[in-house]
Amino acid sequence: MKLLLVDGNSFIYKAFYAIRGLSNRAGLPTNAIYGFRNILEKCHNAIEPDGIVVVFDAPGPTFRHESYPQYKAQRQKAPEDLISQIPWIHRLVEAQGLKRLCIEGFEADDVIGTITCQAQDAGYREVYIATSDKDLGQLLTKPGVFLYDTSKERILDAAAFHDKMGVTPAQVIDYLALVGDASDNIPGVKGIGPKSAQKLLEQYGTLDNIYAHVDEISGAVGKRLQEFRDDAFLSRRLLELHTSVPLDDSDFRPGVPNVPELYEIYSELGFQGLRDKLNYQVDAPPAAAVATDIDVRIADTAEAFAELLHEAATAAVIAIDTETTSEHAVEADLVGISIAIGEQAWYVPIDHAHTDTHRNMPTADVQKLITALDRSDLLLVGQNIKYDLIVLQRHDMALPQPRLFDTMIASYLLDANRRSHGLDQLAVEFLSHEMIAFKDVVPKGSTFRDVDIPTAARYAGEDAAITLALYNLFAPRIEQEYHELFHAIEMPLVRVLCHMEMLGIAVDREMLGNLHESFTRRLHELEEKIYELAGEAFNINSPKQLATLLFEKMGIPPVKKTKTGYSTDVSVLEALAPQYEIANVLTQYRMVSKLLSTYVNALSELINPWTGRIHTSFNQTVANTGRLSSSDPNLQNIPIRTEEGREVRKAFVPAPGFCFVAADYSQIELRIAAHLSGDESMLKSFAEEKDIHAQTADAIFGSSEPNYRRMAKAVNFGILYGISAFKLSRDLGMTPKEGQALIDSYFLRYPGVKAYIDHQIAFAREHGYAQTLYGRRRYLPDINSRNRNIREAAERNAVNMPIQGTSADIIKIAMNRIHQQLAPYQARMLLQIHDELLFEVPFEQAEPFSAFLQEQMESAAQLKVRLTVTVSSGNNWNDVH
DNA sequence: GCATTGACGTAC
DNA sequence: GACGTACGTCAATGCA
Repeated sequence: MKLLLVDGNSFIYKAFYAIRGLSNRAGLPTNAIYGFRNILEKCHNAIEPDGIVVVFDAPGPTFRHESYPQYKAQRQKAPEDLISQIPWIHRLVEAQGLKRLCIEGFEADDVIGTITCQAQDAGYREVYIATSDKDLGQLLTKPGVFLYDTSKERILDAAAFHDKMGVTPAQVIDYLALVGDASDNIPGVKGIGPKSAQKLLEQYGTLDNIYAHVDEISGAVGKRLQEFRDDAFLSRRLLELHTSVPLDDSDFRPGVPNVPELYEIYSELGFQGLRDKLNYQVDAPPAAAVATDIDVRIADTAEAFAELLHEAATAAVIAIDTETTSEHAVEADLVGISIAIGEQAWYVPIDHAHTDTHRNMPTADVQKLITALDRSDLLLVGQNIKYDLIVLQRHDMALPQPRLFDTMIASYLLDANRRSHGLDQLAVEFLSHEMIAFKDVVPKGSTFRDVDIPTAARYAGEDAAITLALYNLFAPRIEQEYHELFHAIEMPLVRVLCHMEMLGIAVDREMLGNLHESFTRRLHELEEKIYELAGEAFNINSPKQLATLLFEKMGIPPVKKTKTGYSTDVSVLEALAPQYEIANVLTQYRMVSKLLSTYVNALSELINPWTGRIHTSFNQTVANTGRLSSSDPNLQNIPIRTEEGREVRKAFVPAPGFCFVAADYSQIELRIAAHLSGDESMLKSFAEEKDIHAQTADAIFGSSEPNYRRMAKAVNFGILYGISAFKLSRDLGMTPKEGQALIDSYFLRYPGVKAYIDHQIAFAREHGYAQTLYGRRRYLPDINSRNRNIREAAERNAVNMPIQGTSADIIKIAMNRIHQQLAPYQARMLLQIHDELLFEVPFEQAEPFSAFLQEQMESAAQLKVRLTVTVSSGNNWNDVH
């Protein structure tokens, strides 16, 4: 087994200076990326390793800076043209399926040294180090270690190295301690160059021995040695590798190249030749993906089950998947459980309809299995594990103990942009494995219960096995870059969301029934009126028919176009309203129709027959910024702005004996903007706890009277979203020129905000992503797009995502902390609506709980401005606002 | 017949 | 085209 360690940093520099004048059409320099890729390929082809790691320096200080503050001080900062290429190089390495290491506090050399020392234990007989720096020569003292010299394309062992350098590998550090290294600011002994150093080491062997005999050394050399003794020893200390860098990963086998990603990278960089060589059709699945059978044991005999129990009780990492009768966890019946441990997958049949060849395991046995899994020293892995936890808990098989690892959420953190984090897609992309299709196993009209047990085992076992394989792939990256976010925020939140979804929220059926009636009646009235004004009947719900009527039959001049015809949206109807009565009626019709179909009717149908409550599903991996989303039904967009809409809200009620307590962060996104930008005026406004929009109005208009406040509010929101003069002016009914003037005066009064926006865009351009205060990232591949619209959209994301995402991070932290401390209260968390939490609490606890809630939410993050939370209680969801 | 797309509107 | 993030409904269109 051969292991190849690539010293990424040395090659980035080498490539950058070796090739000149390469850039893509957007003007991004690409010379280092191109050169680096070639070097990487060259090493790989020359060595043909079984494992490969590409190691980079981590940004920020290292332990060397502590012992020697001037360390690398004189080294010039890397040129801007090089820095902008680094994120692309990292992305390219990952897309190639190679392990990329970058350990905070250590340099690439230390990491390479550490892995070299551990390689033999990991089963590698030969270690090849590809580098253009000579200090790694010191590692050649170990047997089975070689250097690869890319420029000469040859492998150096200790003897060859000695020939080339004139010193043995064991002497490299001492040699460099004498000679020094200007680029790393290793001082060395001034006045001693390579020749003297070689001669001294040949004669005395080591630096220590040289100094032991320093009195014997005559002339200038001796004098210099005496004079710079401290520098020599300090230099050596700096050169010594730290060979116990903490690494939590020893699997260096390369994965499969991510061809679509490579295609995208090469396209973006303008590497036409490389792209064409990929032989990849856009949107076609990679040809490499194959369906391979996974060995699954059916645990329905006493022996097999006993063995499974033993494994389940002792393994450290286990993947689990449940098979059920419904995709909705709150109403699904458990049919079977699959488990993957190490290389083995298991299937436990529980409630299959056909048992001719195998048997269903009795509940008591399944309980034993769950008990074996319910221990705090287990890492329980699952794909969308919230689903499995809910199903199991509903079958009296709660698993409160294990630490969790959700591969779907891991995929989301690693790249939120991914179109799907579904197991099928991840298997194809990361493992080149084509999964058995659910619809092939469960034909339409049947459920998993009807599937025969051997087929079920193949399907379910594959799910668990692939999930475990994805865990093996994702875990190192998660631990390295998203440890806190994953383990301190997202995984604990899974358990909170389980509780919320299982509990659901009550609605007043009767009230919904009444609303249905009154809205339906009103809709008919409006419909009649529209037909009358139109002079004919037509389908008002069809924008197409409506446009034909308004702009052709009635001859009303069109206001705005969509890509398929004339627009009839609310802004158009609003513009027509003063002149045409029908526009007014249509607006009302649209509102009532929306309330009826999307809310009143849909909500009634989603009341769970068993609990009598509505159980939404909170999705943790949909929103690109880190927000949650809610579906089936979406309870995050229940109306609040119009009177009629609030009627729907009133239908949400607490359980008998309980009241609602709601808490919402006031202006959290603007506060975060103030924190992130550090703008003094904005910070001051919040410090004074005054109306922020009025303050802004005062700042840019010199007055905070209502109309100015309204415009200031629009500007404040515009800032959060990446404003454009055009849209702002249209919203405020002014000319684009006036809109621009408004933005200009805003930035004049809030220069810190302007600087922040510019910085966010520059950061994204440089790193290829935007990030929140807690390190959540969103990659922005379009940030350098040549298409201005696409590029500007990415720039707005670069500004907005850190703000919206930090807000999402903070409320998630608050949810976790509150959940953990709920025990003294009988309060239940029901909903999260981005900056608001809704609870139901026994009446008598409303007050103490409200105080607790406010304190917890306000202290969830310590920013440069206070977070303030408004709490209120009431007997329906409308009452709490 | 079922799936996808577009227009629209609700929330934060 | 033209300010961010979602989800759901309906009609029209696309595909078998």
